[in-house]
Amino acid sequence: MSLKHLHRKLRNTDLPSEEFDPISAFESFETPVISNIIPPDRYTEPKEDYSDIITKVEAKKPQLASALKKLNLYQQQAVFSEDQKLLLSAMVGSGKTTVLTHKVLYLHFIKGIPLSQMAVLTFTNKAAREIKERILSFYENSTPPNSDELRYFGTFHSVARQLIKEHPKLQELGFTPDFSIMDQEAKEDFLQRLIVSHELDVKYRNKLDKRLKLYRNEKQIIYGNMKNPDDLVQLLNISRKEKQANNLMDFDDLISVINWLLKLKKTFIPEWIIVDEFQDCNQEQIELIQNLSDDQNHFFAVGDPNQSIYAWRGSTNVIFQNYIEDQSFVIMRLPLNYRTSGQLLNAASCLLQQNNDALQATRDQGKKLIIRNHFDDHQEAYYYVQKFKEVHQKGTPWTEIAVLFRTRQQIAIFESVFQLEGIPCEVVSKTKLREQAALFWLQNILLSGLHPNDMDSILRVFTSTDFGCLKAGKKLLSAYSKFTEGKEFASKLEAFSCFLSEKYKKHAEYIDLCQRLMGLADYLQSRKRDVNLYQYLSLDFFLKPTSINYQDDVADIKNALNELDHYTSKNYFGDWLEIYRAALSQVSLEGHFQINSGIQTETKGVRLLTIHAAKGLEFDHVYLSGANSGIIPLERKKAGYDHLKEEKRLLFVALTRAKNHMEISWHTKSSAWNAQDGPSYFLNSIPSALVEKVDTAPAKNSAIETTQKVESNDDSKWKVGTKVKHPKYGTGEIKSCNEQDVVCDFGKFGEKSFASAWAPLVKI
DNA sequence: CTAACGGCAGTTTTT
DNA sequence: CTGCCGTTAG
Repeated sequence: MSLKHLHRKLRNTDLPSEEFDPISAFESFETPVISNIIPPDRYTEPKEDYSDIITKVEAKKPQLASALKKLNLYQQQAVFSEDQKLLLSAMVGSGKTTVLTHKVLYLHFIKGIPLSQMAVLTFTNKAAREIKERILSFYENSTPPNSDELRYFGTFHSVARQLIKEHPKLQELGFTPDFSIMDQEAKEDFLQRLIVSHELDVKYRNKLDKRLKLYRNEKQIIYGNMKNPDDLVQLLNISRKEKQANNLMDFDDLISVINWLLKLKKTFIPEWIIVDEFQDCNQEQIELIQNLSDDQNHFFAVGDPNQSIYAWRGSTNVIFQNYIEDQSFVIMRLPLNYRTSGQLLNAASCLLQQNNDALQATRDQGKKLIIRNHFDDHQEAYYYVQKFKEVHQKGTPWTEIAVLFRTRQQIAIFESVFQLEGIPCEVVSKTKLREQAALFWLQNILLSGLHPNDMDSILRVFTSTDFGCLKAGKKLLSAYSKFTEGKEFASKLEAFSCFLSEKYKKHAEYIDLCQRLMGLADYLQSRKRDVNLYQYLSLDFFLKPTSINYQDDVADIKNALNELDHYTSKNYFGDWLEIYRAALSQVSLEGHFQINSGIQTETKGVRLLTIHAAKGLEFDHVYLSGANSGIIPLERKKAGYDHLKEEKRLLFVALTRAKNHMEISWHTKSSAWNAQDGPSYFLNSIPSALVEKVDTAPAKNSAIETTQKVESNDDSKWKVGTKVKHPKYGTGEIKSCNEQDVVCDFGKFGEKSFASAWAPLVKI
């Protein structure tokens, strides 16, 4: 039976019992798949008491001892374990970061392991920063470790960058240690430029990234409706050569290059390898861990198979299985949850596959999980406006409230309603450097100065719509390549400088800028501490003091330059140029200029985020919005059984974000694409004793209510006969309309119908 | 050479 | 439902 049919069947039948579990139903149809379940007898249980060790710690480092006393026995067991290979299966909210940092401190202060002999690997910059900060906070009265000692504390990618730079065989791959890092978008620009300048035929160009992944993982060239292979392979070959020639690496290259180098020659074996969020490792990251190991050194990994929600990104779901079978691994657990109240946690754990008492609540019973039915997202948004005002009145700060969504598209309507009704709110998503024109321009200026062969950065400096002087496009590229044909230049930057002064004499200031960029490296070297890049590059001229954004741009750029200053002087070890390059790499890796620890932007307001983005966070009140079947689990054409399981874990993650109040909503009439009527059938695996079901409003009344609401807030709703304008079809006249659809006659384009809430029509 | 139609895929996001 | 490719009909 196909997944699609199963979906159909589950939707159309009244489910036999409340405890019916579609996953087990599905399992009985399909061949069994490897599971992540760790058998209970595989766990090493803690001792009754660790006070003997704590007494020893007390003698050496009283501050650490008092912190260790606060841990529970499972946590102490993991911290004190001297097993060579240890896997810690940490349940949600069980204090895994605490264990990890205490373990590092214990190893360092008590076991005498130098921090520089530990590789502490995380997936996100946020996690890396948190661990470093917690460690530094232990040095209140003594000199903290310098950044050189914490060199191998960081994300997989930043540690890989560090290791690549230090590796003696890098030249053999055609790179030099001052390579520059392209972020995802820079890589995309780079490939698109190659396609244009080499006149390659590549289909689905806007889905290039997806296609490259497919090719890398499954060697698949045909995508979508393609019949014949295109020039994708050729593009990859050209891009590889181009990257080597110009000393560029993308994020993926960082990991694969270091793996290649370490296989050639192992240069560094840390005494301890410590990995956070181990379940998110992909194959290459596992390889990196292996390449950093020999049979002497220690390995400690913390992870939670139940929170593995990134399989689609390549994290291997067999990872825990492998280590369970490997008897040389000791496995411990952290079963005690400190975050969520009892009944909510019980409800959440019904979604797990291992349903023995793997997850234990330590808190009070608390309130029941609420499953609420709304007519649609609009009604729900207004319900939240009321509800949040009440909750806030009773003393819950806005920041302790979060609304979770499965997809990003669901968020917009809530944001606009909250803004309209005065609920402070914030959509959590990373603001891209690219969207802040001035900072993006600065980044490219510095990149072109420090990596004079980085053609894309150079191009972006001079073709920036706000601050450049040239127009980007095929014309420019071909003019440039015609100009350089048969000539030799020391660097791309020099070539471009000649090109400018030959063909664009009138842009004297930009030719000047080019000259100064060529001198940037020398400037940074010779002026040592006393750099003033703002002046040196005459940025004030380019920021155009007459422009409307001038004040903001100058402030942003000065801030960014301060950050760079701070970073470079803090991490200075004897080579200014090198440290500036490191700083810029960090900017690429983190996607912003705030690269110094300790600086976190304070958020205020209710948070609107996807479940994925909520991982690792916790809130007092959590609302999961629009949990209809078809959304949770998100239905796809090509869905596997693993996909279903991951979607279930995703729901688990959502439910365990809440400390005290959790509400799941579903819509009678969902506007989301693909959504089915009715609540997620995953919810059927939660016994009714743990749930409070609320039918907010009978469908008909609320339908009228919501449309009235819409009309009162937005008085431009359609009436028959209204003349309207459409961006594509031009002017037309409304032929009919109801609360869902608008039909409009556009003359020569004929009649078109739109969803009334979203119709791109303007009244005229 | 262009318009119309059929078929397929789409989410989530960190570095 | 949208965007894109490939085919086919005019």
